[in-house]
Amino acid sequence: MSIIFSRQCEYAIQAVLYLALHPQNEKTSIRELTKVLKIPYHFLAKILQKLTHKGLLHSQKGLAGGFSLARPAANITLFEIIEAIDGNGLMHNCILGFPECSESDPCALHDQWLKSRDGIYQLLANDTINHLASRMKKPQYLTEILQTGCP
Amino acid sequence: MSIIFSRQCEYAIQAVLYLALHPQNEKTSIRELTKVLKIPYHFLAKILQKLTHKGLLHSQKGLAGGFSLARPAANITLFEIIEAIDGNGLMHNCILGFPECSESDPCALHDQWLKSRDGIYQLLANDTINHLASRMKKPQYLTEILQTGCP
DNA sequence: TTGTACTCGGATAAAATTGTCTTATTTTGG
DNA sequence: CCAAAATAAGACAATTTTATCCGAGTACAA
Repeated sequence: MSIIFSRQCEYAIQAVLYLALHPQNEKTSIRELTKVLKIPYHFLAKILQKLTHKGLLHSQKGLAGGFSLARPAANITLFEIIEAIDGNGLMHNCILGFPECSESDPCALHDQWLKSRDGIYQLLANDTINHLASRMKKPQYLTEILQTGCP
Repeated sequence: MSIIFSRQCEYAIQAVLYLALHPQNEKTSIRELTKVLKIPYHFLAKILQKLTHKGLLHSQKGLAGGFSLARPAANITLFEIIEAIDGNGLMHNCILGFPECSESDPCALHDQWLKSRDGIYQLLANDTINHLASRMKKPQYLTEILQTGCP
């Protein structure tokens, strides 16, 4: 489990990155995603549903159905995925957990954390999914694709 | 719950900061800490025990017992507290959750995350508890002390 | 010495997160 | 039309995190 995101969120990111490696009109089934990404089937299904409801993915029922990006990958940021799954706590919560921490009543780390947080935000919001996907040199699921020959 | 730390860790930080506001030879009871910081009694007790075992705190049993810093506050960093409670995942885990992510097999965010991570590390490791405590302008528990008059 | 106020540590409960199962519904192709 | 393969969705189980309880030990003071 990473520190910043929930596991759901990690799975969501991995799935979207995988979808971004395919043509937008191509459907990818949950089965394929879970097999390649090693994610529990029904857990991922729920995550994909959530992303669909938030408008990030498009789903198609029935034979030869599956999921695809609802928008071009050049138009989706990591931050959108995170916000869709984990909400916007990362940008709002006090790093020390003081509920009353705010601009007018800051904790001891408030200003410094703001800087680090903005750096993370830039990291997550300024890079689109297609850039990220193209930079994936050889994560596990890419090698898998190369081995089987069939995405 | 903050994003970066577990709740245990937040409580630990708050408690240590509170202790740092008192003379090092002065004992503070769990009861006082939980009352002022609004933390569940037995939960905090366990956290303080953990910090004691890690050598950050000193505990004194018996009547008029309590907890105090094991070292001068000028000698303790936030990062030590976090490491003691949450371990060192923050500095080691892949931000996207890929288990195989490493220098030689990096994920798409690896290098950029390293920069942000180091910024967070500087934030947590370069500032000592006494500096932090002195910067606490008026978090909840400080106003409480001022109101009751008795720390 | 004895009572009291405290920590210690194990057991347990509650809540949140993660993972599993089962049934329905939708779509396509034969 | 019907069977196969896919998503949709609710119920349930396991795990992890958070919180509570209780008996025991310890040190001080009257």
